[in-house]
Amino acid sequence: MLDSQIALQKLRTYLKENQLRFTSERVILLEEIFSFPAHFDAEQLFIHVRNKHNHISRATVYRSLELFHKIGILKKEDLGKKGYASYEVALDRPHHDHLICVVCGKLIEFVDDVIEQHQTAICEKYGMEMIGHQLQIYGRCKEHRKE
Amino acid sequence: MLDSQIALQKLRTYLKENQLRFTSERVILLEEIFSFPAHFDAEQLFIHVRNKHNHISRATVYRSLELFHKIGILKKEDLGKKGYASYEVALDRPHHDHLICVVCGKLIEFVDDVIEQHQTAICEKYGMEMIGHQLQIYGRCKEHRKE
DNA sequence: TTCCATGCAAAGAATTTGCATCTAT
DNA sequence: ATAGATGCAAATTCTTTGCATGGAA
Repeated sequence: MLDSQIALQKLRTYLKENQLRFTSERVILLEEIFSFPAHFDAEQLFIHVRNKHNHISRATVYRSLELFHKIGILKKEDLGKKGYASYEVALDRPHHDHLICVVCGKLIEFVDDVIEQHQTAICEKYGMEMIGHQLQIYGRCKEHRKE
Repeated sequence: MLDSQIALQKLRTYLKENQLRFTSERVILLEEIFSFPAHFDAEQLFIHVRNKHNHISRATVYRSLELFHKIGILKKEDLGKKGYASYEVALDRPHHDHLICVVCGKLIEFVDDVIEQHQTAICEKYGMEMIGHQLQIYGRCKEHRKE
């Protein structure tokens, strides 16, 4: 099954369970998210969606992103400390962290099992129940390194 | 030598090298930062400094924090996605990462050498020149865990 | 028919900026 | 004397909210 279908299913289930409404705006936004680059922000989504559906407001975009995040369809992140939130689809993608070039903003995703394991161990050590984590490494990429 | 003295020295050197001014406001702010809890934000510093020095403006606080960060006296971080930046002194403290309780906001610092080493290895793998990194683990602390 | 969701504009929160004035060099 | 620095208030940027209206259940 496609991620977008799983997401739609998740949305439908969550809304039903909580007696919330399955609106066309929520469906449109969800569809657009899946026709999108991996990382995006509220404004990008708003601009993109406005092309086809110019009745959808910025407020609904923000409210829906929050909803999708709560349901677990989206991950919310602060990448590059730019003063706004980034989102990415959270489904069926192995957890990964980010390398960020401070010069050009290029994003490289990576996974490291040892780091993951150590995080789990650290939580246990401090009696913490882990919910999630974020690791960002800042640097200069191949094209912009100085040495 | 005390951290605060090292920081002052760093500031003095940087300003001279760049033909910038060594002002009383910058000295006051630097002093107050060292009489502060480890993690703070711009507003907290502003309020604190205003008690004794009520001519210092919010704008100068922001401008100075940016300066101190550029020099390397402060680290700037996004903790807990609260919509504002956190700062902490960057001198003479071993690098550490953060465990953050999503219920009460409690912050636990930790260091893990294996994680550090793997980060370096990952940068090499991708041809990246590492500048810094941030790792935040979100969860529920001992007092707030559910299981 | 009942509430939840939406659009709009206004409000908020954090941060930045324009400009006249001040001050370190 | 000459820029850079400051204070103030206004402007920006990203996000949230109040309220009247619209629409799923």
